[in-house]
Amino acid sequence: MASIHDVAKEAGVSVATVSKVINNYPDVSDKTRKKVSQTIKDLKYHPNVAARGLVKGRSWTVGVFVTSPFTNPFVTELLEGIKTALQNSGYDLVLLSTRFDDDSYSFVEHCLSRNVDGVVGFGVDRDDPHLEELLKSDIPTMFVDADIRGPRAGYITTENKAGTMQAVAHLAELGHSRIAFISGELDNAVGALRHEGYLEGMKTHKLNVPESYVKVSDYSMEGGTVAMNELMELKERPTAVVCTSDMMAIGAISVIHRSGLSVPEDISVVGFDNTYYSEIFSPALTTINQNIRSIGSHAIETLITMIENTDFLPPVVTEPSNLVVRCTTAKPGGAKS
Amino acid sequence: MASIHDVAKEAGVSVATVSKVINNYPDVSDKTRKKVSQTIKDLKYHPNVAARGLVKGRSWTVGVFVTSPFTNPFVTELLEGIKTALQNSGYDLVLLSTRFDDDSYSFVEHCLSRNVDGVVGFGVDRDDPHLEELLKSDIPTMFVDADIRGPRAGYITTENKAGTMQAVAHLAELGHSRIAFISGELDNAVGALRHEGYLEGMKTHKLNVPESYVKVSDYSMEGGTVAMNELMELKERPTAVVCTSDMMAIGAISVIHRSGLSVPEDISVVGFDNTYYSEIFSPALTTINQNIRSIGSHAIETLITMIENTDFLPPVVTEPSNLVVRCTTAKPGGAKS
DNA sequence: CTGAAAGCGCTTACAG
DNA sequence: CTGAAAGCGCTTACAG
Repeated sequence: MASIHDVAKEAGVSVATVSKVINNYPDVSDKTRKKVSQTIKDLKYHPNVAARGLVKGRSWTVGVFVTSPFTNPFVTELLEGIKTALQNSGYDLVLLSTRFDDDSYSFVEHCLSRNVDGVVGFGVDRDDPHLEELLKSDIPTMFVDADIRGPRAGYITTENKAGTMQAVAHLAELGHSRIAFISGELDNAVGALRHEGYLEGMKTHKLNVPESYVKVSDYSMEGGTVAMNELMELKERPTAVVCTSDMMAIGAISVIHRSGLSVPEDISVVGFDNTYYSEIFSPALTTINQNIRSIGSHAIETLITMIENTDFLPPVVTEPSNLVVRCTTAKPGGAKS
Repeated sequence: MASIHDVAKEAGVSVATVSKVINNYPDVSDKTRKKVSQTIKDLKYHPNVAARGLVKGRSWTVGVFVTSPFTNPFVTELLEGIKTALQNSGYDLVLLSTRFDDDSYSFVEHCLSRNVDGVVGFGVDRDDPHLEELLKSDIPTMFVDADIRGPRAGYITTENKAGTMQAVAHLAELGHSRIAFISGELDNAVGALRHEGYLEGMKTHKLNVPESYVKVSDYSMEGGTVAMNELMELKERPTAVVCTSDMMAIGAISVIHRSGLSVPEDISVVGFDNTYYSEIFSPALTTINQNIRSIGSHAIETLITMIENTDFLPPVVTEPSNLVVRCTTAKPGGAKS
């Protein structure tokens, strides 16, 4: 490929001048600028990003820190949002090939040797061994759905509490009183806030919450399966369940079906996320919508602002949520009505 | 971050020597090697990849060329396989932020300016405007599920014909004779081979193929919906349908359900891909399994071989396929039996 | 407005 | 076995 020297020679100027027109510096005469621009086109010259990065100390690259698999639909849609925001930003996404099984592996050092300008993290555990090091480094970072902050790290999340309250309200208004809650871990912001939303919703509607109605599990389909199995054992079985992910809801529904009952006739189920699959799953899921793509886009936009303004304080961004009613919720005993 | 100069000074050697131990050159005394290695650890030194890449003319980076959205489960699982293969390879994946809407955008030039060592492409159309340029460049490329070849480009795919024949055989053995085929475009290898498999399977079982039984559509859920709607109009409605993607199958099933019929009681449906969702969809899909993750891994492994051996001819790799029978196929009229 | 020169952090002949 | 020097393709004070 043509280098800046080739362009300089061809255009009859110095490499410094070529560099100036590439970078849109004002102190270049119109005539020179035109000639150089033309030569750049003729030679199909494109600056070598590595060389530029070497002197500027950056890479126009955003690294991703992810532990959950891509088959997770939340992750998938997030990536779509991220991709969109990156589109005309000048930044590319690099998927650091992490060897999390290797003890001596350091995610931060990987970022440093790749000169990554910023990191977007999701599916990150509070106690991830790489987290502390990342927060201590001064690599700008935006986390999604995790309330992790640092001098250079902010996060973006959804109105978790309000969304969950809406789901409870919806069920209560349908006439349910035995409403259970299948949740991910409670010891982080997302889990805690959804739990709060559930409790407050129940309280608002003066509904009783037996201890056995709150099941903590993980966000996968298997998590929903395990939790729902326990709920089915109860003598006072719930007539409705609020889950904190769509996958959990799908798992719960499969348990209900397997035991010969129907959704929503016998038990109503609400999911969380409104992923693509909540719509194509049969029956289509009633679920709490988060704007996943827009969360992904905002994460990137915010990150880029942080990268380009050292003094921009890492923000906490909250996106709205709302309930989407589809086919998995109905009045209690709907089958017979 | 510490540079090679810091290490050299601290260890009391030249940068050339440090470079030699980093790169495991043999001509370094044991004593020196030890001291330098220790200093590297002490200083937490990690080579700057951009600088190294600048002199070596490469980046230890693989670019991805993808036009289909990540929400496509085939793409998603492929990425998982790719991620796994990349794990200890020393290469990172870079998602080039493509601006395919911008006419002056050139994917190849983007690759060149990022110094990408190779490209893995999927969801690529034969007539993609960027394709010709990519094939002409000498960037090593592996395509997935597209029979695109070039001097430096090979591809990997599945036993498309054999897999489809198995599906037809399964249905024929169940007693079906009116078997329709919902396919993606026929003018590429994947589509053509599956079509051949269908025709040959039908012939083997001496089954008739009315022209109206072959519906060409696109691989999405919508594609399946449109095609199935047309099949439902037929006076001689098929009792079984082979689809060339799971998403198409899911779309077809939703149409069948909406018209008040049941799967598999009234109409049997077979998918293709055996994606994660074929299992959690209800009813669970009978589908032709392709080893998507292993396809992703092999694509990367092959690509790396191509990158590191200039004379390694771009291969064509074919992975096995097999039918996975689940709940969407049964004897014709199964409902009444 | 233009260009010579130093430098970013590496690798690689080459000389010793 | 070791190191001085040139060079990869850029940018940036700085001098003119």
